[in-house]
Amino acid sequence: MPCGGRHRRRTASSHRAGLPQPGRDQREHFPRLSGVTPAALAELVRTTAVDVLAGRGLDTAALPPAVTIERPRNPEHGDYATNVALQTAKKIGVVPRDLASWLAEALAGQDAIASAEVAGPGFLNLRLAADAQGGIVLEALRAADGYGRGEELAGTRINLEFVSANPTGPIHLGGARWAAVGDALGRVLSARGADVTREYYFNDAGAQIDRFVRSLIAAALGESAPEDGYAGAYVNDIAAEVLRQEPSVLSLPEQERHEAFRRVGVTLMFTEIKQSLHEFGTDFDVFFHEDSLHRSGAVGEAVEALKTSGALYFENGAWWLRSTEFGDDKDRVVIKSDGDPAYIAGDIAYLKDKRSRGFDLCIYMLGADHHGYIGRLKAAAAALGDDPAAVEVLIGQMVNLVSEGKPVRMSKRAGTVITMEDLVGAVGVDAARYSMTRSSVDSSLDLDLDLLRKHTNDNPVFYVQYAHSRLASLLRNAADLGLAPGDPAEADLSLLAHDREGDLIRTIGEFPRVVGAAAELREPHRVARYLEQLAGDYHRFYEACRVLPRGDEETTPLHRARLQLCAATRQVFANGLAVLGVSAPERM
RNA sequence: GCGCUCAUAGCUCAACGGAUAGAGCACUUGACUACGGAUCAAGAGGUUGCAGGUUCGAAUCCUGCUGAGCGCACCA
Repeated sequence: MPCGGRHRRRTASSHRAGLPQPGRDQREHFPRLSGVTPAALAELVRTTAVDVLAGRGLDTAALPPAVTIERPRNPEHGDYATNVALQTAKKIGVVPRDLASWLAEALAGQDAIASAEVAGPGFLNLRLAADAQGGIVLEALRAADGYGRGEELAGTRINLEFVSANPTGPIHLGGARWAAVGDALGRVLSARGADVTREYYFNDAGAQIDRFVRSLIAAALGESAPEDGYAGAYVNDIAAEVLRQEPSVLSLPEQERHEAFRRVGVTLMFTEIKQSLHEFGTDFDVFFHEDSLHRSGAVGEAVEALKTSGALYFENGAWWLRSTEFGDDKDRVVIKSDGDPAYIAGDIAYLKDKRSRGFDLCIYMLGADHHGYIGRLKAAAAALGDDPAAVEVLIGQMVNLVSEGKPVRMSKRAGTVITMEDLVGAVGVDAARYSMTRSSVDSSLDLDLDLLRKHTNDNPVFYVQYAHSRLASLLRNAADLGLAPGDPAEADLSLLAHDREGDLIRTIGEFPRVVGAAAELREPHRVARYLEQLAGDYHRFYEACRVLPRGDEETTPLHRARLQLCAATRQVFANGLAVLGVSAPERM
């Protein structure tokens, strides 16, 4: 993202809260099993490194504040790896491999660490003791719906504005992408503690609404759409509905007729947009009408304030914002020479309104065709005497349609616009949302129209959902056998020592970090990719490890432990899919 | 011309400066008389657009180039 979207925002509370730690009660019950989540392992490595450096009289300040623990791609490199020695060695003037070997020696003495080896230029590869990894399963089951939640953003009030499509037509494909991604981003930010308000801005003031209303009237009169107007079946439908509600509307004087079509027609459009978004699983806390800013005088007040502060100057009959002084590439007209406010006037008043409502951060999700707004919105903030950093603009690239290998050009006039409802009708809400949330918004997205028409399951969402429903089925079967997972504290999770079990457990352990990264980087697609990884790990585990006792086989502690692992896995699927706004089916 | 974004397997896309660049789809070959085969195993498929630079290490950061999308209003 441009504009600082990747920059981590720290709040006072983020230092205080830190990463979630296992509860004390749990630690007392399970001294061996507490703490070997990735976060705890990172802390263990860090404290060990502090001891090692201090013991050798070296500067412990050279260590990074948070040690990076990652899962190596290559399983031969252990369960986890850290590059802390590589990062630190140069600063304190030692050879990376030497530092790594000192750390390895110290860590190898820890109960939870099965092995610690130096590799390559100074990586430290760690293997956990099998009984230590069980703590991850326990943590996921203990936290349940809360597994994956965090507190880094606690105390931060975020206004998340997305979609905000013009109320002159149905939501199109691009809008659907922002609806899916914005909604998921809102859920991700909430999961990490932020107080999020989802907001939709209706641009219901200005010339485009007039064009829309004239188009409705033309349709009602059976005339063709105005040159600069809107065409399409929905215009006829809305015009017809206006006539149904107000049969005498066409006989009104022109002014009143226009106002009646505006009042009824625009409301109908609002209703339709809200309804289709709701059916798409995206609901907003606030639908904000630009018109209200003009009627309340908020726009006038904001403009007067800017005149007073000198942020505006008068030239050629218009009032200009000195936006170049705030990083924009040119000055912008705020009040046109005909006396009407320009579009940006509403933006300025709207931002002021948001901030007066107490939001610490205002996130805007905009399409690539609006990227020129970044400088403008930041300039607006600066001109208001506000902190431009409180404005964060996320730019998402466009959605293209491809058919028979060729791009499909969408045209309002040709009636080839694909709407969000068309997409949902073709593939359903889950597949539509998932296909749009699984990739980065930095890249334009090509959707294959032929595949959509065929209703094919060519979508990884089914791979993920199938894993969840398979787990749900397995847990049902267990219940039929009188085998409830029961209290995980009573299971011997140290029995989960199979390679496939270890892989699955460690992936479960990644979930909180993935959600955290998705929130910090404003990249909810990380959650979708994670779920695909988890599904793969689960299916491979399932193939290799029998969970339920067969026939008259006796139920063993291993069966019980695996059942706990399955319960934990199901929980993570449910939590992850919930973040994406995709259903977690019990059956498929 | 200036700016933003992108360029990775046949296709759609991942990979927060880390080790041998990964998934899904498509393709080849295998695996179902007990937990869901919408699954799994194996194989094939790559000069990460090109050229330099930064460093222990670059798909990732910097510069230039090529190509694509989108912007560059007293429209909204």
